[in-house]
Amino acid sequence: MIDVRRLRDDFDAVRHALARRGIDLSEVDRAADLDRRHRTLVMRRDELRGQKNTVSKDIGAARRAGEAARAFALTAESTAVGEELDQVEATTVAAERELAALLLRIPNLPADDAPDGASEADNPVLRVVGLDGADATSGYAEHQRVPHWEIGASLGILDLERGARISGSMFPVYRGMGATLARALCQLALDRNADAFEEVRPPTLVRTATLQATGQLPKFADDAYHIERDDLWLIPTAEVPLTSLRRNEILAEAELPVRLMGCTPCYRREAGSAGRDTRGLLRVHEFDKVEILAVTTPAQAAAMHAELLARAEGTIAALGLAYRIVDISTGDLGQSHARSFDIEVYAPGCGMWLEVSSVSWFSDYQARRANIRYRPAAGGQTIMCHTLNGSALAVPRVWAALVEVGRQPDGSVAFPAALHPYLRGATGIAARV
RNA sequence: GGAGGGAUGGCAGAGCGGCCGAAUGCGAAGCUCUUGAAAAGCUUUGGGAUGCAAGUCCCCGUGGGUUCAAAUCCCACUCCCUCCGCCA
Repeated sequence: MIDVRRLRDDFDAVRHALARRGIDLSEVDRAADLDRRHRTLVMRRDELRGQKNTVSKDIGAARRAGEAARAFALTAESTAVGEELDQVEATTVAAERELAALLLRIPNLPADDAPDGASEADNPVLRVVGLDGADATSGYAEHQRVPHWEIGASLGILDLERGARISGSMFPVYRGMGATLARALCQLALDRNADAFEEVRPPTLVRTATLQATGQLPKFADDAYHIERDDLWLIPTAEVPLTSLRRNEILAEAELPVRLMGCTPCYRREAGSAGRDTRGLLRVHEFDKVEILAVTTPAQAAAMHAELLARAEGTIAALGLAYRIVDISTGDLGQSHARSFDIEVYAPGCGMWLEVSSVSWFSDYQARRANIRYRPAAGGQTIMCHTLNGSALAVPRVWAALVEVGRQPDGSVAFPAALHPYLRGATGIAARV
């Protein structure tokens, strides 16, 4: 969440920054009002508490001195103060809860250099790599223009019908080399980042508080799977447990940046996107993803953001896929994001750019929710950390693009050399006779 | 699932209604001594709210309650340990 103190001291700037997102600002105004009211109440409450503390101490002293009459009079005084205190206390708590709930819903301030825009349509494309000047529509041969769901079915590596039988639509089954390929992609992504990131295998069912720390709750409850009986949520991304790994901790500056990576299944209800881009592997409820994540000082954040992007980009490039980097505009930025870059690969069979990675900087928005701070090496007050993360590789769409791009004139599929070490000696999939 | 025991500062650990934001030890930082180091001695050393500051207020797993007063008593929850049961 955003810093209340900034809301207080720098209200116009906060309001202006949030306006760039194109959101309704009435909640922001209401939060500022509530904060003022809350602080007034706190001052009155603490004053009353102080009175009561003093009187209570005097009672103890009087008792010990054997002055029963004085103790009795003081007790009456304390009770009177207590009655007013109870009232003030109740109002204060109510204001505090209301403010806290409101703050959880206010999105992060976009970074100054995030491009302005109202929607996805306004996201500038920073660069296109791998088409060598060719247009995406003309850069591929006819045999590559077969969608992956058709290739997958004919080669027996993707079984959507039986997935639907087991779990419903948008739950794909990978088979044979298709399953091997899915696993190979994860292994490749982990290996490419193991030089600097600690591999973590976290739980994929988490508590409500964990999902709140990263910003998915309370606003996006409908997008996540929830297990009522145990009150646990299925993670939509490894970002959720990895960010909470250091929750409520004060880190030493020397520990930063903390670099973590994890390969986990990800679960998404896709409640709001029924019917949109749902063919094949374009949108699925369960998929594997390798996430890379960092906790940094504010000063380290910009360089880390660039590094995460370079790493995610490097893996896509190593797979020989054409891709473009999109700078997410303020109107399309996720609620917790300050700045975000998407990597989109071109899938010639679908004829679409597919978002395969989102590399984001959260400033201190998540860290404040998760209460992750650090103590500066020079000493002094603790400071909120910054968090960043990106998909090092999300399986389904990369799988789809690879199968489409790799399709040969005879219907077989060839895989890039970077994957060969992970395919048990195979370099592709033969066409079926 | 059942029965017990526990949760206190960076760590260990005392306190079990007021004199406790909290003894003591270890660790860490600074100073003295020393050519330097070790040893020894002295000092400092949790987080947060508010305030220019002095200060005031809150935090002893979390949330409620009892009391003039709660780390301390009561209730619920979470987590850890031991035992029994069940089970991949």
